[in-house]
Amino acid sequence: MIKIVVTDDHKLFRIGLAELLKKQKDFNVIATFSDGEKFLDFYTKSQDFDIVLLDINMPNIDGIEVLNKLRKIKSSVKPIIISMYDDGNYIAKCSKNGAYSYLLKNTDEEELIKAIRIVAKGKKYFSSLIAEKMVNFMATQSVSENLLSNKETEVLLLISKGLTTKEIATQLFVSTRTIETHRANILKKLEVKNTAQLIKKASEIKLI
Amino acid sequence: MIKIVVTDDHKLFRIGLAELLKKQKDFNVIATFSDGEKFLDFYTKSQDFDIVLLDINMPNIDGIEVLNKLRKIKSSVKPIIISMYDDGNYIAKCSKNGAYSYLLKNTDEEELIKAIRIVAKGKKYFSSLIAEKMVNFMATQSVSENLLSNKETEVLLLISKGLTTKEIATQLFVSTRTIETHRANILKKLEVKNTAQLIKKASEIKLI
DNA sequence: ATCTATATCCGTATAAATACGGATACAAAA
DNA sequence: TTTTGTATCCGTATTTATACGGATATAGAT
Repeated sequence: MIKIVVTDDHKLFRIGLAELLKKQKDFNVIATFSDGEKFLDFYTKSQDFDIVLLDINMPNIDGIEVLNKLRKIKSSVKPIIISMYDDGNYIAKCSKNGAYSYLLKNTDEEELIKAIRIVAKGKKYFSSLIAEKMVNFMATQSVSENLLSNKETEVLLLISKGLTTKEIATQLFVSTRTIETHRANILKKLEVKNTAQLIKKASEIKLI
Repeated sequence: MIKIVVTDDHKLFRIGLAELLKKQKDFNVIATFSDGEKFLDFYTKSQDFDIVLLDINMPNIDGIEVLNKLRKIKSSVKPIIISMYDDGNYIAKCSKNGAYSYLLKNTDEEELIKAIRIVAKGKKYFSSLIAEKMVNFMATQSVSENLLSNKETEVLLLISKGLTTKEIATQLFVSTRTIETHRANILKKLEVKNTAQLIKKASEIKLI
């Protein structure tokens, strides 16, 4: 029996997905969550499952952060990313952070089930399309991955959500000057001169 | 028996949704399609269904265009929009173009089923949250085909290129106050509060 | 053991954006 | 014809962002 947890902020999607998976006799969807934070809360209480299906774009704690945390604590739970974006940067990032598979939201049922069975056995599964995107990306611009520090990425995300420097500072429990410095460094690294260009560039290279 | 067609470009979503709906004895999901064009192709051959669940953002022909076409030919098929965006403009536009309901992708199963049953009887269904967003939007803005005026679009493009208000004013041979007013109006129309959110939203809804 | 990157903090100053007001001219739509 | 939307302009005030300068502590890499 393969025990599965689903985490996606779109309720209709995650319960639909759970419904799909339930059709497999040896699959057991034990819980679903609307964001990474709720999932991690659950995880601290119970690690009795094999696979977590994770969306990338979620409120509070996103899929990539979840991957990170699971990797850091050397969790035995195997994460599978289900994203709507077939972007090389995303794929590479997820793979690097310990994802066992990367599926698109428009893959079909058979591939999803196949991926889950493969991952449950401890093997990784990346379709040829996804693997190709990842390789292409890493060949050309592996630099962009560690362009920004973790903290800078965190700040960038909050900027993109429309928070002001002051609001970000409050939320991260640091002074506004610290955030201002982060902003300045982010602008410098992305070679832009203001917020508008920053957000545009960041979405172009799928940093947000 | 309520006959339903599902149209959404994310296969996992639409088959998951179909699976959910199949649990209702009196629901019959007769077909699913990946975009508006494929759905309309099918529609020309068969109109033997009651409800179509439509995503907005789809390749080729999007949900709003489908609404338009169905309305123009006075189709008896009742369209329900299922979108990830709770945007006032989207909601108002869909309502204006004949949607019987507007649901978010994170509504729950019960509400989806309730909406379908209500719509099947020929009534419209908009949750209080959605109705409120629509009313708020319509109170302040008129629902135009083009959300932004030509001038506003021009200004938005220059903002996204990183020009400051002063630079834009110089380039367009008008005063900075004029550009400031345009900026304020753009923010209002897109329901955002600052440049960061503006650029993010504008790229999300493909305005830039 | 030393160097480097990161994360944190501070001061001073200016530029820019946002939030309130309000107004006029013109063209298009109702 | 009246109303509505667009484009233009203005004042005042506050809040944010950006640009300089410089500093310390720590962890990781060489």
